[in-house]
Amino acid sequence: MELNERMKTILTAVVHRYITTAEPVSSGIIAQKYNLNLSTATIRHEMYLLEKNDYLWQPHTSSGRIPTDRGYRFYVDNLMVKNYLKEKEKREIIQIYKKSKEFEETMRITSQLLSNLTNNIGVVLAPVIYNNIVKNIQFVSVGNNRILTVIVTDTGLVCQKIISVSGEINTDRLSYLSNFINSKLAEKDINITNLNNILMDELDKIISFQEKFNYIHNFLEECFEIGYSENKVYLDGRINIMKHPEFKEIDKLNYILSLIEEENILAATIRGYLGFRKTKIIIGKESKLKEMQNCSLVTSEYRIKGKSAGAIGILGPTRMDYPRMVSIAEYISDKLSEILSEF
Amino acid sequence: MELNERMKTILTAVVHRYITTAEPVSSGIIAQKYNLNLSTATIRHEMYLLEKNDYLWQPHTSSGRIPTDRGYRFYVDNLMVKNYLKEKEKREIIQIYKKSKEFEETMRITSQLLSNLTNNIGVVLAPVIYNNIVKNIQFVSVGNNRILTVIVTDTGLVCQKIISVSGEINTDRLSYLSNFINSKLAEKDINITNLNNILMDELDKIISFQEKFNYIHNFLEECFEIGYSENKVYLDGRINIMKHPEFKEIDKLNYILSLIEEENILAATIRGYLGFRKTKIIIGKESKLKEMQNCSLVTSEYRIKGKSAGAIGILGPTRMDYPRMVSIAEYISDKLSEILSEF
DNA sequence: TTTAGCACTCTCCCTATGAGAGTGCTAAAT
DNA sequence: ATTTAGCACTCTCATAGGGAGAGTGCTAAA
Repeated sequence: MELNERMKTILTAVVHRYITTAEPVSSGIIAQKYNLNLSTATIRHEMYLLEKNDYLWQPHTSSGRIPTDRGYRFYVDNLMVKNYLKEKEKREIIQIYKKSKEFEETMRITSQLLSNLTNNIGVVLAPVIYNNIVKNIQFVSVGNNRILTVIVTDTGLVCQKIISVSGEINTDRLSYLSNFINSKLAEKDINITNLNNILMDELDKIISFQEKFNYIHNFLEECFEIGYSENKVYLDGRINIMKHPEFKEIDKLNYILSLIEEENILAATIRGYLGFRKTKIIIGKESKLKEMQNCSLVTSEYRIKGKSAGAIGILGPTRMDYPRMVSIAEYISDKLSEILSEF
Repeated sequence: MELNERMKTILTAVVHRYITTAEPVSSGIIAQKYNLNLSTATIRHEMYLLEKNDYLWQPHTSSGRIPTDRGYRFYVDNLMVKNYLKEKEKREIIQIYKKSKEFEETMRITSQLLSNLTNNIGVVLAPVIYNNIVKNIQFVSVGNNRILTVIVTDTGLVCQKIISVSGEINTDRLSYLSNFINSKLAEKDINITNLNNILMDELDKIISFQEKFNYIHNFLEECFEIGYSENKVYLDGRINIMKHPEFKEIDKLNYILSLIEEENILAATIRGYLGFRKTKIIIGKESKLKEMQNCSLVTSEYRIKGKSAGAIGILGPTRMDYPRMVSIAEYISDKLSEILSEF
């Protein structure tokens, strides 16, 4: 069924009203607060039709209406008007970002910003690096048979990992290795994902007659695992969700808290929605995760030097101010892209 | 007032019973489950005295008794019997630790172990390094005018920080710097706290006529800030606390959740209790933090190569199984000390 | 000093009741 | 053909009352 203009207006009104009050919306309130010049009876009738088509629902027979997931979806796709941030807010955000010169801190600040601006949970996925081209590899001996491997990629990201080796690797051999590797890197664009295979092949050719230490193999294999490791998640604003009336009941709170506890699951979910469009909105049951039934997630991708790197997310109740969430997500992800590209 | 033996027995019984059931303990239950060969009336009388002395309290006139903070404190100091872990549990813990070869992962595993074993919140403070002696400093150029500074300490800890420099620092100059610094380090034991001052003095002597680049100063100052930075906190088991009936009411949950949200505050609190005794127990209002009113905290120090390094903590409701919490905290901190000393 | 007995208190659960909010439906008005 | 006024109906929520049950405090007897 196609919604007529009046139904769209009423659906929009219900969504807006419900987002601000968290109470079921009655026909009377709509007639009173949104000047549609219609009687409550007429509005009631339209609401009845909207309910029949699964855009609205009632908690009980004689109560007002609440948008369904489908109602929110229709609103988000067809009715909502972007609500750009005020200049003042933008300036404040820039100001806060200026405090940080470090990568880690920038990530932390981003998740804090998200949670503070939205009163929801802010999530930031650290940049993925497996598609980055390796510019440079260096080895630093840090004692006790441990080597710190430092990989620098084309987008300027630095990955570090400490590797324990069984035997002793002396400095000469390490610098020989790093010179060799870096000379190979200069010849072609190797990304972190296939770094391992390509370099191993090359190494095999020379190591076979140069020296027979197996542990160099193992050592390098460990080094190059860097790219595969799960990426860090920065999460802030857990208490924010307790402010929302929908989580007053301990069971619903439990659901969302268990979602947050398992940061990896949340991260994988967000990562799963990456690509295609910059910003995505996942509403309630649209997610396969049962813990997300009562939640919506707004994600937005960020880029480093034009290359897709990671994503930020806003997690809150389905009853969220979508226009504002989207504006914030997009503004923050743009700013983050800029900042990380400058590093 | 001095407690007589019978009062101690009854207090112990009340604590044990309340810890397992979370319900006010009646005189009847004590008479029935703990064979004291006393009538309920006698027990009732003793409980009345215990209440008068603030070891027990009643939620309302005609209900059973609950231990007060003071009651728990007396129990913990005088009555409780350590409850060592079973060999099987110890083996499982060792098994889990074996999976990890990395520092970060070891920390994460520790907080997970704490939360899983105790059904409470597990906290691990990363080692502090300001009192460590600096063995070695190395600089790695990572492009875009950024230098990765790596400091290795006597206890084998590795601190890293990426510094942005305004001008370009070439490789020769960097290696000159690091050679110079490391030669100075070899002469005396310098810990991270006074690293800055001592080295700056030395540098001033030579830099003044060698070269006049101010940014080297700034650069080094930034490098040596590593030691002062707040230490990381690893936290696990947030949902665990929702299982406890004392947090069924959303307000009390709010308190403790806000405590967890501010990891730094929790970390500072734990750090404040460090020293003197290996293991400490803080019960309810004994803490100055109002968020901790309904919680207890068990902390235990760990060491790296004999040197006090950090602490682990268990955070849960005041109604916790103290003997078990203490045993777990001590066992885990010992194991962690061993593992980190081997790194 | 300990205990049996009993009145008393408080919670918890169930039920009833009435007010209030909001709907669905129908018949009249536009 | 739409829209609206009117009204009966439904459901929630807050309040009060009453009875059962748990547990205490007190007193007098053992």
